[in-house]
Amino acid sequence: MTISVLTKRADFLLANKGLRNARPGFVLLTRPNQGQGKRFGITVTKKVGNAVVRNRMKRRFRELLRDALPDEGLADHDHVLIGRDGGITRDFHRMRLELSHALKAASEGRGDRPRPRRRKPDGARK
RNA sequence: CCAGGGGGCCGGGCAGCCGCGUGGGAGGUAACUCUUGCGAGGAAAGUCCGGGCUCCACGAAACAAGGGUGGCGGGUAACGCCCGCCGGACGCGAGUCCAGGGAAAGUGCCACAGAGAGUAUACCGCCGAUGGAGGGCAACCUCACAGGCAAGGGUGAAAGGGUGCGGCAAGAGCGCACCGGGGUUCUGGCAACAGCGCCCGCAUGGCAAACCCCACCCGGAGCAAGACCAAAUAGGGGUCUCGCGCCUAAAGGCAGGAGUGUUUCGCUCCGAGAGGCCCGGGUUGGUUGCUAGAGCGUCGGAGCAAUCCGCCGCGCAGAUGAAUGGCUGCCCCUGCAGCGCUGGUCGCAAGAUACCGGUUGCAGGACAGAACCCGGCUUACAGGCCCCCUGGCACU
RNA sequence: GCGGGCGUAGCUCAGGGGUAGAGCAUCACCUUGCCAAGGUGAGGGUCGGGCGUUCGAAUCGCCUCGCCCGCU
Repeated sequence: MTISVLTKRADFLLANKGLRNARPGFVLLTRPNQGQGKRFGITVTKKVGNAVVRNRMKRRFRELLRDALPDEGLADHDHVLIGRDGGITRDFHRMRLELSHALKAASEGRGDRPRPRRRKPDGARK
């Protein structure tokens, strides 16, 4: 079973509609992908920091996934990690455990409530 | 020792386990595996300048527009960069800073205040010699009417050289001395400029990072440039405008249309179609460009220096959702806390521990990530090292 | 990679060398039995930051920070 990398923006947008498990340091999105195998993607926005910070966070996430996906990853699912503020300072082993728990929760179909669509500030509601 | 100035450099080290990218080698039909080498920075950053490279433009010249630069000389592929020098400002000094051409080419601006702000002006003030009026025998006195003045006061960022003496009714470059300014001969220097002398009483303030003038420089775009391969789709429709020319049997020529900021010459294409607008359809893979280049280092030489020349040696990142990482141990530096600890220090001692040293624990170790490549500039940066110089204090 | 714009009161914006302004909002007073509206008045500003040019800078120049928008 090979593990491939997400590159298309559309894949990331689809993943956002799947299960969502937030942990300190990262957010895990999972979504079945119709038999494309285990795939993963990493998102770290500019809000998190400069290029050094973003690259370092992506490297730590890759290292986490390299260790976790072969055994704990969900077959035929896309996995997307979104970087959060603690992604660099948090202890690596602790994040590894948290990723295991998040993957377990996802495999059992549990997740946080989906994020509400952002709406234009036209103030129609409320 | 204290305070300060200039220049250069480093910016964690070693090891273990698990990984990543890439060049070479070996094996394998292949996927891949094994092995070995290499694998972020001084700013890789901001993108503020200058180039190389590639394509576009048909080449050349001139012009216009726009933009940039601005003491002189040198360096350089080039620069708005660097070096040296000149001038000015600041500092006791080592040194530092300066967009540092032109204000008698023209235009414009100088608010408020003030009498007056660029053709200078006269509010307070000073004078009233001369003329006038009044008084007195007269010398002269009074008035401040004519008139004279710009020293003093006051306003302002700035009041049309400054200080002093003379001069005068009072004054004024009115005269003189010094300082400042302008012009000029000569001397030194490649030059910017400097110096000496002579002349001119001085006539024209500031702003050009206001328009502008002068001199010099600049074609446009950017590796998503560009080239090749593969796949797929299309090689359409509508409408408007201008055209279906002349000589010739033909080739060709002329006229015409289109193309490059403009023009001229020239060139290319079209030539029976050309152009504009609208509608519809399709594409975002791979390879290459891609790292040997104004390259890096030692030594020698030229030069005050920037830099250049020569010999020898080295091979030094190439990712593409984007490699250089994850974890751990020891060492180094800093901070905090603990321990009087075979040290120092204090104390006769018991003992004390602010300080130096030792030891243990914990925490922290900057700014920041190549993306075609170089030369600069600018900005960010914990901590540390080296060299030279200045001022002061102490000692010899 | 290339190019453009913005930053001024709590908010939306004027002002382009000579005292920082308007509207809305806030506060006080008047009006009303009370509220709204209206009227009168007041407070509120490192003009994103730094350096320079100038007598004088929100305005001109350079550097810098943040945000936004195009093109490829």
